Amino acid sequence: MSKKKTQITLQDIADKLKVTKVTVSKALRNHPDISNKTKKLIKSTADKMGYIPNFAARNLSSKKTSTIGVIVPVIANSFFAQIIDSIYNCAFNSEYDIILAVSQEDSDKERKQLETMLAMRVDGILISVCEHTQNLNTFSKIKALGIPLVFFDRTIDDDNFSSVTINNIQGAFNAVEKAIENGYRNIGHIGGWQNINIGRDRYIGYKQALARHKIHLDKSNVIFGGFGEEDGYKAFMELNEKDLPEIIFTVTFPVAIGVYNAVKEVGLSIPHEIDLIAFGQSSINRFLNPKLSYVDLRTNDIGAKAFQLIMEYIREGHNFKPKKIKIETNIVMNETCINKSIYTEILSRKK
Amino acid sequence: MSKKKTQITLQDIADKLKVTKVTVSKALRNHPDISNKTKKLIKSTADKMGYIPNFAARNLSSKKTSTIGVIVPVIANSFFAQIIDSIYNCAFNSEYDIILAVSQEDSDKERKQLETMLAMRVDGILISVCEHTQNLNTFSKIKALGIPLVFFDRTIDDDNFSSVTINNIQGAFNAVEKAIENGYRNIGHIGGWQNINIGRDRYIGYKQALARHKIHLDKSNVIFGGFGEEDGYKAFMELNEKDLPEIIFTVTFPVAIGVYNAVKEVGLSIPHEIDLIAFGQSSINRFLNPKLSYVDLRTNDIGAKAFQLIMEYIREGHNFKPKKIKIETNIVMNETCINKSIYTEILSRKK
DNA sequence: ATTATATTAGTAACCGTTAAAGTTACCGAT
DNA sequence: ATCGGTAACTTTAACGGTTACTAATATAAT
Repeated sequence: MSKKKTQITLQDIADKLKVTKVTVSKALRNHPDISNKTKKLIKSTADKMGYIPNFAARNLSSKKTSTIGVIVPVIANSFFAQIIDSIYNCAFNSEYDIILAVSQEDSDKERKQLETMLAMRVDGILISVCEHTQNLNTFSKIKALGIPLVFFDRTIDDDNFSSVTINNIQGAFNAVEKAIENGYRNIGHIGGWQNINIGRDRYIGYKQALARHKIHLDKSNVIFGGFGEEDGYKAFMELNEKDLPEIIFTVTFPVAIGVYNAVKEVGLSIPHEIDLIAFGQSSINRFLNPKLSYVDLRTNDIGAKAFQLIMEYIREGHNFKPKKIKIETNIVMNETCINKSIYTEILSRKK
Repeated sequence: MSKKKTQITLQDIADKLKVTKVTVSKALRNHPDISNKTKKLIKSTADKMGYIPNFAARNLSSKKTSTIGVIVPVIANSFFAQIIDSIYNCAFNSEYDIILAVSQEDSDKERKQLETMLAMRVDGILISVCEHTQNLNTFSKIKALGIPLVFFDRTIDDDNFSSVTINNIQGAFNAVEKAIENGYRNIGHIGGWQNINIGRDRYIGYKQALARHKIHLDKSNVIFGGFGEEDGYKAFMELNEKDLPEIIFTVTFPVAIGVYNAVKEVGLSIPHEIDLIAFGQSSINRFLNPKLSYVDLRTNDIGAKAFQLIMEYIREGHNFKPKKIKIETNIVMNETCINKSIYTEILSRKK
């Protein structure tokens, strides 16, 4: 005979103690209806009997899940890994569970994952959309259903939604302006798809900085694509077929890494023959030679703010007014994009 | 009046079509009881009405969740990120959902997360335990409950459980033997805690290689600790207070990175003044100078095998016999741990 | 002494779905 | 004309909790 041990239920505990399952349920949840003495008794027997609550039953009957769905486009990427880490921390402290899904920059997967989360009846959703997101419909549906959703980092264009993003325009502006201040005039941009905020806004910042300093925008110096390493690699190779700019401003750090590799491959040297500055950072940077100068994004803040915002949304329900939170950046100068006049000095010092 | 739109249920669809909710349920699940014509009708109206299934209700009633719980100690680590990626892929193809939890090398968190997964009634659990795991009890309970669980990479010592691990002893042996072949005799080891397989087995492999080649094991060259970068940093600093060995074999890649940084900080050079070989790799390695030689772990295989195994376990239930799967490694030689006699040649070639 | 107010526990209904066991009508075979 | 089988639904009961009321008792206030 196989040990057909069905899981212990509230009823089992109730039977043993000659009370009702409601009393047990209340006791285990510290409901004030139950006296401390009874609570203690119930809790200890529940423990002894090896009771494990059934979340499905609880969720069904209470219509709450204490669960937040999180969707990111990639996971083996220190930017998202860090954000996820901070979201997990916040959730842990608030006694929320996280359901994580990785869309792998695939719009269809993303949609399915959203549907799964709806079916799981998560209390709220945090999402950073994939580079070619086409789920506008889905998002409107979610909005219509009144399910709290907050975008982080990558958003869609719609004022009805809440988001936590970096101040992309300003960050890009600052980076490019820095390059200009340091003597560069011929500045290229390997940018992201323009249908998505981070691609578009970083390009806008780039353009604004050029305009402010009355530098002509040479479109042949600009290439748009994805946000990964391969995209950076390809884009550089494409740029390299024509005259290269003096310096390239990349839309993400992975793109910069791709460029870095491509540059090495074609035998050029950074920063003398081609220079580089990136939007975003990575722990890899410590090991690059030269270390890239970059726009620093406070990843922990993004995760924490996004979590905070979704909590607010959940608490306030349909009274919640969409909010757009922007997180400021700052530039970290390392060994690229430095004033050309001091190249030689730096180089000699390194020896 | 607020739009109190309760979610659409099977009953709502049934009412509209003058059938019973069971018919609707069956139709949506492609049950053979229902005619194709009816199925089509039901599916399209369900779609029109914006029906979203309720997994909690489904799980409760069917006693299945089609969900696998995955617990890893860290996430911002390319080894685990890659494994997670491959697990997600497998799950996606098998129409399973993944619940991911990150224990952050914290035994208490790990236990809570296990409990949460039990409460969620996941169909199975994949876990890589944290460095100081003390959840032996919890695991026995899970075993007793008959819930499928498979360890991957990091396991506990117990033959009653299934696991997918690297052949740690062999891998470590090969690495150290390679060092010996290349002329090293004074070989140190920065190892992991010995309560856990990867720490212990890699140390065993190290010892075996020394023994095989009749090299005396100098315990002052061995330090045990955690698996992260900081642990490597600290351990090297400790080793450095005495006479350093010629080469250090590290228990993980992050530990090697920590050593790398520490070595730089104290102004030594790799591989001439101190050499390094690591168990495990990372995409960072491409950017190191010199690039580390290392024991290559096929991370994708680990994820895929672990998923395959848990599926088997779920399918077979209590008939399932615990299995231990070992994945072989191979050594990738880069610019460290090479034959000392050719140092000079390599160095000149690099210029 | 009597009424008001906590305190503690119990009752019954419901959450949305699925599983298992009917029911009905129709068909071909004997 | 009867029987067995099947296709296509329906009926009835869970699944394990929670919620909103209700009831009983004890305590405090008047």
